[in-house]
Amino acid sequence: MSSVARTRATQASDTGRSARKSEQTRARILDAAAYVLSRKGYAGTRLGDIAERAEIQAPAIYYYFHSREDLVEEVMWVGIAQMREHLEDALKGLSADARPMERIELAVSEHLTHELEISDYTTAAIRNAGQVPEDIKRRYDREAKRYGDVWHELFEAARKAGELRADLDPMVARMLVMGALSWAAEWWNPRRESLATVTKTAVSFIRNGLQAAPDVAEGS
Amino acid sequence: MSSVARTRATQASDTGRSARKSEQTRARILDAAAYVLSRKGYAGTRLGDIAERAEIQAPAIYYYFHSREDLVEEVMWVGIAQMREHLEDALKGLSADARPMERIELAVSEHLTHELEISDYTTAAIRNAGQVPEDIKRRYDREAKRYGDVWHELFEAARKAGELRADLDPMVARMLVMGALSWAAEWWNPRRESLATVTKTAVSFIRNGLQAAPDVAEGS
DNA sequence: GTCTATAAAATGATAGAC
DNA sequence: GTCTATCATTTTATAGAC
Repeated sequence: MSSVARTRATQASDTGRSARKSEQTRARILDAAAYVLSRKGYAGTRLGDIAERAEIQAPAIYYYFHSREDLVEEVMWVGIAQMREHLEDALKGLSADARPMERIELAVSEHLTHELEISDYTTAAIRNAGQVPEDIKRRYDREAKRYGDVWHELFEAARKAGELRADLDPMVARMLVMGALSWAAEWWNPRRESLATVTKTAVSFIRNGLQAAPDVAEGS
Repeated sequence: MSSVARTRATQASDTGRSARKSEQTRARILDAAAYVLSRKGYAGTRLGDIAERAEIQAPAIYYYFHSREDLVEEVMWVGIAQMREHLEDALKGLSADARPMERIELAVSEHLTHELEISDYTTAAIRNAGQVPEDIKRRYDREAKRYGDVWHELFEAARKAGELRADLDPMVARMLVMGALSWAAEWWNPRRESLATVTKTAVSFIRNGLQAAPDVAEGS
């Protein structure tokens, strides 16, 4: 659907002159690859299927990507990298005196919104992270760790502020939260429940699950 | 590691005489297939790799399974079927007057314990559910639905008893919980945190996330 | 930039010996 | 029950025309 992958797709041209169409084709290939990768898996991703969806012939892919591996690597990478950028931008928008739990709530809602918007990239990464070759995995893991670090800081701040219940192992709690969120792309059906319903329920469930105080009275 | 898959592995013999060794070989192939499938994905699962791990030659697989597809289908199927059996057995062990939330707590803990014990089958199913061919997916979905139904009833009972917070969409809350649990097999490292730490944190996080009353005072 | 033609490599499945 | 030998098919990647 949407043509994501601006992040790196841009470096295709060196002149910066009129590479518009070229960039578009590159982005179309990347989107097609995410689509196929999420549905067929790493080993099942055929260049022919990607080409068909991108409406080109398979060998044309080699004009934009050095190899099948390179293309897959970029799909895995770009999804999570953009997720982190999106989250960091959103957090910057919060007022400086926002409480740690407020920041976590925003992160939950922003993660879900973005994830479900680029769901092909999300499910491609989720389903294939444990199946891609070492080279690809290394680069993906590095990026996934950067994203995990953002969440780690959110949880650390909450813990220090005494907003995390004491009987929770912070690391385990964080992984449970991230799992609940990541998994949403696997089951969410927009025709069954709205995105708003999903985020509202997730925010409430997670806040109450983590929160030390049962229900602090503070409206404004 | 463990040789799971007794469920169907048993129907291999019709005489029931001395099929012990045969059953063992069949179970070894199934375990090996779960191992490879979880790491290489559906399309990347080579009969040669399965055979190597099962310590036989590839063509021997055809003595026990009609095709590569049949073998994969059984791996996908047996993991979730056993998970449901395990959960139903555990729930039967609860006293009849257990409160709905107590039943959910037991389900959380039993799901995690069993899932992490047969993690090859679990990750194989999770990672490949969206990637296998239609035939396999149909049968898997039917079994997954049966498992989901067990959880659905647990949540329905809690809702009717007023133990679920009103601002939660029950369906969404259930999927968030199941996602958090399913995902555990992807990140859990027994050398980093004990299984007890994981289940304890998960039970607490989920109970507080779902529970209507902030903290009802009732010890015994 | 994109296509057609093709070379080279890998794998599922069967045949048939033991 | 399990193995060796083999066929048919599929797919990545390159060469080279346009």
